Amino acid sequence: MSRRGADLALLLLAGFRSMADRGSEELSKLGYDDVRPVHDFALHSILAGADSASELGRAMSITKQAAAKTITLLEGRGFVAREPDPSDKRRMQLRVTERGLTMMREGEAIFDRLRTEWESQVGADAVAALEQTLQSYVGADVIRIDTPGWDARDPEA
Amino acid sequence: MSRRGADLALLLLAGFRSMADRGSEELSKLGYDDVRPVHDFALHSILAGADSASELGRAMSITKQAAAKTITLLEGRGFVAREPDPSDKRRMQLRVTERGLTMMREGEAIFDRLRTEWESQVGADAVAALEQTLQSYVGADVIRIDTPGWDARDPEA
DNA sequence: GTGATTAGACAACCTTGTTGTCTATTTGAG
DNA sequence: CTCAAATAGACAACAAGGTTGTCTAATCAC
Repeated sequence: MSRRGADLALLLLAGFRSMADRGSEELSKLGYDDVRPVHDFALHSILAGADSASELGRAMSITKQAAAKTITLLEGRGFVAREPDPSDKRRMQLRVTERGLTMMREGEAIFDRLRTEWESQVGADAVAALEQTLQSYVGADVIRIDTPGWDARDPEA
Repeated sequence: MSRRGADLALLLLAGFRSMADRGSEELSKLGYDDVRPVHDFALHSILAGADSASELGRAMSITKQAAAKTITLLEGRGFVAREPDPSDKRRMQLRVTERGLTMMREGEAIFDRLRTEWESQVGADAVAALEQTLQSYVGADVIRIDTPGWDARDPEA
């Protein structure tokens, strides 16, 4: 049986998992426990202007209820603060805290380092080509991180 | 802020999701509802010799309890049959049904077609290069899923 | 033969999602 | 201006795919 197409999909997943697991492990060494890609993605969206639960849901293409749960978690870890919006009494305005910004910066450094390590393994050209090939496939697709459980495992590997 | 490393991880995820979503959609058009990659992986592992819940768990590097849940679901959809093993009264022997085999074949055809479409977009060379670059990064991580009789490591240790 | 290992069932729980329902507030059409 | 519709967010129940932990029954090793 030909499995080339299915194996390719698997390979993409394995590539993401490898990076995400290694990155999460490095972050936990810095004291950021249970920080996962979805959290970084949410913080990024908030920084980009999605400063309420409903807006964050729209930005991440998830329901506002799911966004609210993520916000609760991020607030509990001190990465996000919520304050009543004086101009709209229904809203709770979101703000990324200093601690949140620091974590994001450290996480970015870690993932940049992982990418550099990959480059040194296979050459910068190969990584750049991979990015271009992938980019032309996914196009402008919104990245949805909505597969429950796919990243819930401990990065023990 | 440099986001090259983090963006690369997200790109890999988006690539997987694009393929998986398109593939699942095609499968659902053929009447296979809610078939996800994890189900295909499980069927593949069973075919490769993991013919009991505990063995399937080891093959997929998940707990036997998680494997049993997947088996229950696959049995409910008629892709897998369970029969008592006459040679070991503790075991329930797994078998991929005709319907399961048919679904796998149709799924493989779909994913092969997705891969071919991608090739026609960016060139066969680019896709082959991407596969090689990824393979050298993830190493044996992906082979683990497809290797029959994987017994080098016990996840329940 | 006996103690350790193994298979599988069952239950409780986690995470990241989903619907559905509800109240309070804001918006907008007439 | 008013009142219906839309929106924000809270709360609850549930799904999917995992995790521990506990338990019984069967098999294996010595």
